[in-house]
This record gives sequence, structure tokens and C-alpha cells, in this order.
Amino acid sequence: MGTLGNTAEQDARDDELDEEEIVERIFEAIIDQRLPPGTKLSEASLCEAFGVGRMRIRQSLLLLASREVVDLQPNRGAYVASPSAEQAREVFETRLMIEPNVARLAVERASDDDLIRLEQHLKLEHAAHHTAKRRDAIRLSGQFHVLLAEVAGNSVALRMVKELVTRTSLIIGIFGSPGVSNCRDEDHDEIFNAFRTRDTDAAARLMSDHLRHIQEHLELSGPAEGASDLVAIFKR
Amino acid sequence: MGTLGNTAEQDARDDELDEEEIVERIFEAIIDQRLPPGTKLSEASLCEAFGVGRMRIRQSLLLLASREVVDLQPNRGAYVASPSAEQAREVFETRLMIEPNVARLAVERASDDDLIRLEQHLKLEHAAHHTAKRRDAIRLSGQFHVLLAEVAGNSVALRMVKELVTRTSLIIGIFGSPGVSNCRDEDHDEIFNAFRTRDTDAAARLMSDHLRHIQEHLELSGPAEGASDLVAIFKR
DNA sequence: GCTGACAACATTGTCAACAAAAAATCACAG
DNA sequence: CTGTGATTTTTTGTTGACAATGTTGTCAGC
Repeated sequence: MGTLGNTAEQDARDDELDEEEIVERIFEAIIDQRLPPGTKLSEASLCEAFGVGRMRIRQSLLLLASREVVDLQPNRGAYVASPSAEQAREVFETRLMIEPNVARLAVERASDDDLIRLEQHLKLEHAAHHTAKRRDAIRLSGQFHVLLAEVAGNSVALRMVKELVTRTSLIIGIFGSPGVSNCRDEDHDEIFNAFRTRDTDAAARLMSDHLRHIQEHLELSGPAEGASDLVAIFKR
Repeated sequence: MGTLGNTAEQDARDDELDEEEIVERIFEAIIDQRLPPGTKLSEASLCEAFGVGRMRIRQSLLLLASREVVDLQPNRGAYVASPSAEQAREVFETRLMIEPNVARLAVERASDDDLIRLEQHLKLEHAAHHTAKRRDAIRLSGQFHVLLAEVAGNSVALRMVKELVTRTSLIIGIFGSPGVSNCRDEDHDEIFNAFRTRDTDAAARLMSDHLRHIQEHLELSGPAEGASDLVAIFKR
């Protein structure tokens, strides 16, 4: 066969993506709110969307369900989770336990390189915000929190923050006022200032306030459903 | 044969256990230290042990791996995880983030019934301790922390605590001094006293101290044994 | 006797066919 | 036109066979 001109299929590359990558992709799609709560995730559609066998999809859905990002109903299929108001409360309560401490650690351990990464990230956030790229703004806004966990150098906490941030996107999709940006990037700026001054307590306090701000902007009433074309969403 | 054999006949008739139950059973076996770090979990043995098909086992192992309780090596099989010293540090760091806050919430929200449950649990712990039932003592000692998370009424945090407690059992199995009981139940008693007086701050502080005590009794700088890294062990 | 290749074996990974369940469709009576 | 029940269609769940990979044991060759 040699260096074939890749005559295979429409997919130019043999992307053998494993379960973790699929999970990550779906996580991001949910954070971006391209996958609204309640969206049906049928195995066939996902197989087509990712170009993998049913087994991979099945395992990915199981992993997503174990993180409570997907609701796996026996014999009925998988749906993007629709957190209840009570679950929303629990998610924020848990974020308030973890993330102020993460911020504190991040400030303690941030290298100069980390500071640059954070600053660059904030620039991206501002840009997305000012150009009204809602989707980018939402994604970057969530990624800031994940970035802090990375800087904090604790992979256990990192994984938890990832899960909580993703679920928060779902919660905002359900209980958030439409059009209102969830994370105000001014808050993120203030937290970053605590990095400049290496003020750990301030970082923790600001993170607490920040999370409470987000929570206060939620309206804990009626759930919402949605559906969309999976193939179109993951094409790109 | 071996460590899992005795569970076979118990489940032989109750064929219909799902992945979550299997995961729970393995969690408990690990907490009890019946499954030491590095133990090979071959699919065939587990199929026989639980009397289910290979698919169920496969999914269960995937779930366990996603909680980092099992090390899933491609084409090589599943092994009970052997946390490194660094991972141990991260686990305790994360427990220190979460559990003092869990304790605080638990004190705030504990009903009279919860207090009774906690007291009964402590009695069991004492009994196991005095009768030198090491296995029971270890299990109950871990369950105390899980119980607090239940009382705190936050299922998200509960799931995380469960995972962290289980991983801590592995860590103690590797880095703990043999024969030394990990959780001193006096610590648990003191925490319970904070429930009596409804002193939330004391509960949080005592929990912090308690976790630090456990961590201090580990030899995290010592040899990282376990069945995994023979190369590192016999290097030079 | 030791080393490296090779074969036999065991275990894991994947796939396709099949069974079971739920959803959708349709026929039909009211 | 509408509600109900049976049938078809779609989707999920499971089993078993087969392929791919790793491991172990054996044996020629030096």
C-alpha cells in the first residue's frame, strides 16, 4: 500500500479516537451549550458523528453518565442531563468547597509561565466578550476555572473541577437568564490581580464571591428541553 | 481463584446485579484491603466471581478506572491502582479541601436521627477497634467519612468523598506503617462532639487536623512499592 | 550455558448478528 | 376527528465468535 493518497473515506485521517477523547468532545460541546440539556444522544448518531463503532460510544456514554453529565435511561437511551434545582444547589455548594481552595493553591504555586498563560487567557475572554461571541465567551469563561485547577497542580481536584464546570454549563442553560453572561470577566480579572500580588486569601475570597455571583443570577424555576442535530454540531 | 473466590456463590443465584453494584462491591473490597494495590483483575476471574457476562465486567472496570481506583492498561488488563506518593499528596490535598466543609455542613444540617446514626456508628467503630477486627475497623473508619457526607446532604460531594476514601485505603495499603490503625477513632469522637455542641468551626478544624494526622502517619518519602514498578525498584 | 528468535498459549479488544424493549405508525371503531 | 389497540419500525442490550496483542515456553545457534 505504501504512501497511499488516502483514498479511504470522507475522513481524510484515520482518527482512532478513544473514549476519553469522545468524552472530552462531548464535555466541550456541553460547555459551549451546543448540546442543551435534554438532547437525545442516540448511539447511531454519535457513531456517525465521531466515526467510531458502537462499543466506543457506549463506553463513552457510560463514562459521561458516571459523571452525571448524561442521563442514561435503561432501554430508552442517553440524554444530556437536566439538573434539578436541588442538584444545581449541590453543584454550587461543592464548587464553593473546592474552588476557593484551588484558587489559593494556584496563587501559591503559579510560575511566571502560568501567570502569562492566565493573562493570555483573560485577553481571549475579553475579546470573545467584546465581539459578542457568546459561545466562545462561555467556553473560555468555564476554561478559566479549569485553568486555575491546572495551575494549582492537583490532578484530582482538576478532574472534579472539570466535571463541576461542565455541569454548571448545563445548570446555566436551564436556570440562567437568557442573554446574560454567566461569568463576568471582571470577576476573573480581580482574581488574576490576586495572582499578581500573591494574595492567597484574596484569591480564595474572590473566588467564593464569584461563584456566589453566578449562583445568584440563576432563576430556580422551570426546566427547559432542547434538541439538535448531532452530526452538524460535531462537524467542524 | 484467590481473593475474589468467596463471593461467587453468594451472587450465583442473584444474577441480576448491574455495573454500579459491581463497582460498589469492588470499592468495598478495596477499602477492606482484601484487594491490595497491584492485584490483577482479569476479566475472566471477575466474570466467575460475580456470575455476570464479560460486558458487565468490562464496563465496571471502565468505571473504576475513571475513578482512578483501577489502572486499565491497554491490551494488558486491569490492576488495582497503586497510587504514587504524588497522587497520595493530591488525594489528601483534595480531601482537605472538601471534607472540612462537608463536616461543617453536616453539623449544620444534622437531624436528631442523624446524631443517633453517627453515635451508633462510633460504637461499632470502637467495638471493632477493641476486638482487633482490623478489617472491620478499617472499613468503618472510612465509612465514617462517607456518613458525614451523607448527613451533609450533598450527593455531589458524597460521591467525591467516596472516591477519595477508597483511594485513601489504597494509599494506606502502600504507604501506611503495617499494624498501625490509620484513623484514630478518638479523632472521630472529637468530631462527633462538635455535632453535640453544634460547633461548625470546630468540626471543620477537627476534620482538618484529623486528615493531617492520617497523612503524617504515612511514609510518603519512602519506597514506592506495589506490584507495578519493578524497573524503578531494581534500578541499579 | 546463554541469547535471541519463534511458536504456543492466554488475555484483551472489536465486531456483527441477534434478542428485547420502546417508540412510531397505522387501522379502525366510536 | 379522536382515542385506542395492534403492528411495524427503530433503538438499545447482550451474546458469541473472531482478531489483535501480550505473555510464556521452547529450542536452535553461538
